[in-house]
Amino acid sequence: MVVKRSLTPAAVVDVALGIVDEHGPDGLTLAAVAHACGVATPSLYKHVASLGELKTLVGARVLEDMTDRIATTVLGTSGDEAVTGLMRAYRAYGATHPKRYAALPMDPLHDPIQEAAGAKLVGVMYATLRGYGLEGSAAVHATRRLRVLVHGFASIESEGGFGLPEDLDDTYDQLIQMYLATLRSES
Amino acid sequence: MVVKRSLTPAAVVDVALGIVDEHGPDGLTLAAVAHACGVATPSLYKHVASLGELKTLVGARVLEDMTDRIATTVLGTSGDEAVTGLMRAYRAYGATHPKRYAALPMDPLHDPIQEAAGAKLVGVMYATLRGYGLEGSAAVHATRRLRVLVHGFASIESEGGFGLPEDLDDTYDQLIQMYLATLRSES
DNA sequence: CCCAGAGGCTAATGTCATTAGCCAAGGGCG
DNA sequence: CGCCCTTGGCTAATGACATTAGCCTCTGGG
Repeated sequence: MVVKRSLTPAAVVDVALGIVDEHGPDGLTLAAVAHACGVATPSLYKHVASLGELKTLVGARVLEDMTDRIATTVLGTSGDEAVTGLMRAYRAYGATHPKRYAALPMDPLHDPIQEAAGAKLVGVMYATLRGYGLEGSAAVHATRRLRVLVHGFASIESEGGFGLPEDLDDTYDQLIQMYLATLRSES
Repeated sequence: MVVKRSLTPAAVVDVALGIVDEHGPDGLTLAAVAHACGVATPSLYKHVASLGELKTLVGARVLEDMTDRIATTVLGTSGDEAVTGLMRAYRAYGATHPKRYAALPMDPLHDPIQEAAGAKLVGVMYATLRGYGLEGSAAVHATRRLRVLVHGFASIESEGGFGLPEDLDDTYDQLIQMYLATLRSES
């Protein structure tokens, strides 16, 4: 069969991810990827349909990666501990890979390539809220609130949007407590 | 003196804003702006230093515009009413101009051109929280929490990231109540 | 041994940003 | 009144990219 004698689509995405980490999503260019792979630019089209598709694939990869990291952190915990762990893990991912965070698709369910990864992250959040006895739409709203909090903070932090010297850990702790309080009053 | 017989930097930004509204920040191109102005592309350099500067100017413009809208809404109110009004006005701006929202700089204080507008928005938020008796860093954290909430929601909503049919107004109301509760417990 | 397809390559096209250098018009000033 | 300079527009040229077409060369299976 096909021997992976060289490049594969996954390998191309690996390289692209490195470029995103270094230069941000807008710095992701087929020319740069090709150069990093040691091939001519048009050769990439043997593995990837277009720059747009590559960006979509990178977005999916980041989503999967982050979801795995978060899921692992939350594993084996429940209740407030799990929620706290999830929120901290989410923030940690954004803070550790700021450029990459900007490549995250906010609407993964609109693209078949990213759909699975998006559903999985939402699933992890949803599962983390299990135990608070949320029914139907209450669970949906609670999940949305959680998403808003973690994404809002990670988005601003990863773009260097917090200017003042006050400790960001304190702000984040307050956000966690704020969220946990709504869960308590709901369940 | 100089008669504004034709294009001015501000007029170029106006046109650019229209293009951003229609095609998003990545669709903003000097060629498109020039065409819309009825002028050759290089002529724009007589009014704007580069595409990058134009994007910065557009970001500042959006920030100013949104801040004005919000400040007007909040004017004459205080306390929970003011906070609620601010949060709703913020969301309304993002929902009304989704493409434009993506052009908002998250780190306006890092750029001299956008600094004033950024400081003004933070100032409006800060002032809105006056009356809750927040001192020093407590006010900073409260402002950050507010920013996280409104930006997180507007960011996701403007990119079509909320997929389920549950009412977004309900989710947003919960976020508002959640935030007001933290203010109450702090003051 | 032969062949097909996988995976690379070069050449060519079109879109953009950006720079250089040219040119007309209009207002201020001698 | 007429000259000069600044303003603002233009064309030409360059260089980065994405994308397409068409060619060439292994390599592994029959």
